[in-house]
Amino acid sequence: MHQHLIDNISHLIRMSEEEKEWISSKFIAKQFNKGDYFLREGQICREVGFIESGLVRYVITKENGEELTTSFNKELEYTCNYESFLDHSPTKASIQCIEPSVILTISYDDLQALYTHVKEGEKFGRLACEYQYVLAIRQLGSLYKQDPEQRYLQFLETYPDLVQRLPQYYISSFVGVKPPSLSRIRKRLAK
Amino acid sequence: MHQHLIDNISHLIRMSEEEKEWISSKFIAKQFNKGDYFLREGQICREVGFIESGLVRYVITKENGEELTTSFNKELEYTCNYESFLDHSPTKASIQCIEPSVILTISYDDLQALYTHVKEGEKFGRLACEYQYVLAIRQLGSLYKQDPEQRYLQFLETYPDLVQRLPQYYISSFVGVKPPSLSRIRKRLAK
DNA sequence: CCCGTTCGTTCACCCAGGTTAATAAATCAT
DNA sequence: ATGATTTATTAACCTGGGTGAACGAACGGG
Repeated sequence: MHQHLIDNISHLIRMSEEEKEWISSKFIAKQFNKGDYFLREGQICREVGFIESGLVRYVITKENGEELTTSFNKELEYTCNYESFLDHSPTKASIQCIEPSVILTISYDDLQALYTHVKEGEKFGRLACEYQYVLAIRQLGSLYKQDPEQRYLQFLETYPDLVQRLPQYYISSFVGVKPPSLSRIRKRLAK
Repeated sequence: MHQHLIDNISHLIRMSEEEKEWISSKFIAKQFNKGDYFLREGQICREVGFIESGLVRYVITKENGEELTTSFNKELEYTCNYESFLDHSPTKASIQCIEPSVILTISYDDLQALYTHVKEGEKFGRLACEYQYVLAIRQLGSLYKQDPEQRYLQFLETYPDLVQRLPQYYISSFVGVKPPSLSRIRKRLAK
C-alpha cells in the first residue's frame, strides 16, 4: 500500500479499505535518476505522477532552443502535463527529475476507471484539479503584477526548502529573468 | 430553461430532462450594464457565472493602484474567481463587464448541490475545471516563452472577434505591456 | 452639431534586464 | 588532493519597454 498517496487522497475524499487497496494497486512506482525525464517534449502524456520522493521541474523550450523552467513539483505533490494528458496531444513541455525520484504513476485509463469505480472518484478528480488550477492562477497573477525582484522574494518565502535543492538558473528562469539579472537582484537585496 | 447553458453542459455530461430542469432552475439571470462589476476586489466570490451574452474582464490591481486586465470571458463561457470561490477568501481580483451582459449565476451551495444531486454532477465539475486549468497553463506558457509582440499576434489570432470589442489598453495589459509600447509594436507590424 | 472627454499615438529620456564574454567559485570524478 | 566541468558573478554595452507629456482622433451626451 502506497501510504503517502492514500494519506494524500484521504484529505480530499472518504474511501473504504477496499477502495484504498484498489487505488493503491493502480499506481506503479517508477525510479528516476537525477536528469531523467518523467515526460519528454513531443511525447503524449499518458500518466499522472504522484511524487513519493524527489523533485522535478516543468520545462518549456523556446524556438531558439532555450529551456525555461516554469514550475517545480516535490515529494507528496502530483506532476503531469494536463494539456497533453487530457486530449492526448503531443506535449509542448517536459518534466525532468532534478533529484533522484520515486514517482507513483497511474495511467490515463486507470485514472478514468478510478473516477467511475471509486465512489467519490469524480470528486477526487475535481478537487485535485481545482487545487492545481488555483496554483496556476496564482502564478499567472504573480507574473502580471510582480516584478522579478518581488517574485524572487516570494519564491524564497513560498519554497524556502527548495532554494537549497535548486541551481540558481532554474530559479532565475522561474522568476522570469536570466542568471545575470538574478545575480544583480540578489546583489541589490544583499544590502 | 436556460438553453445555451444546458447545451453547454450537454457537451460534458449526460443529463435526464428532470436534471436539466433542476440545473436550469438553480441558475439565476442577472443583468449588468457596461462598467458594472460581477465581482469586486475584496468581496468573497460566492457564485459562478455563465455568460449568456456580453463580455467581462478579469482585473487585478497593483500596489500603486494600477489596474491590470489579465483575461476575458465572453458569451457562452464561465466566469468566476475560483481562488476566492473555493475557500471563501476575499478576492484579489475583480470581474468587470465591458459590455452590457446577462450572466446566469449559481451560488456556491447550489453548485455543491449540483455535484451531488445530478448523477454526473461531479464529472461536470471535474471536466469544467480541467478545461479552465488548461487555459490557465497555456496563458502561463505564453507569458514565459513569448515576447509581447508574439503575444499580441497570438491574441489577434486567438480572439479575432474580441479585437473590435475591446479598447486597446485592455489588450496591451493582457499582452503585458503599456499602451505606448503596444502602439510601437503595432507600428513595427504595420510594415 | 458641437464641445468635452476618452483613447490612441508619438516623442524624448530613462532604466532594468538581455547579451556576450571573462572570471571566480563550487562541484565532481578520478 | 587535483584537475575538469559546471555554476555563479561581474563588467560593458545594447535594447525594448516604462514614463510623462503633448497632440490628434474618435466618441458620446446634450
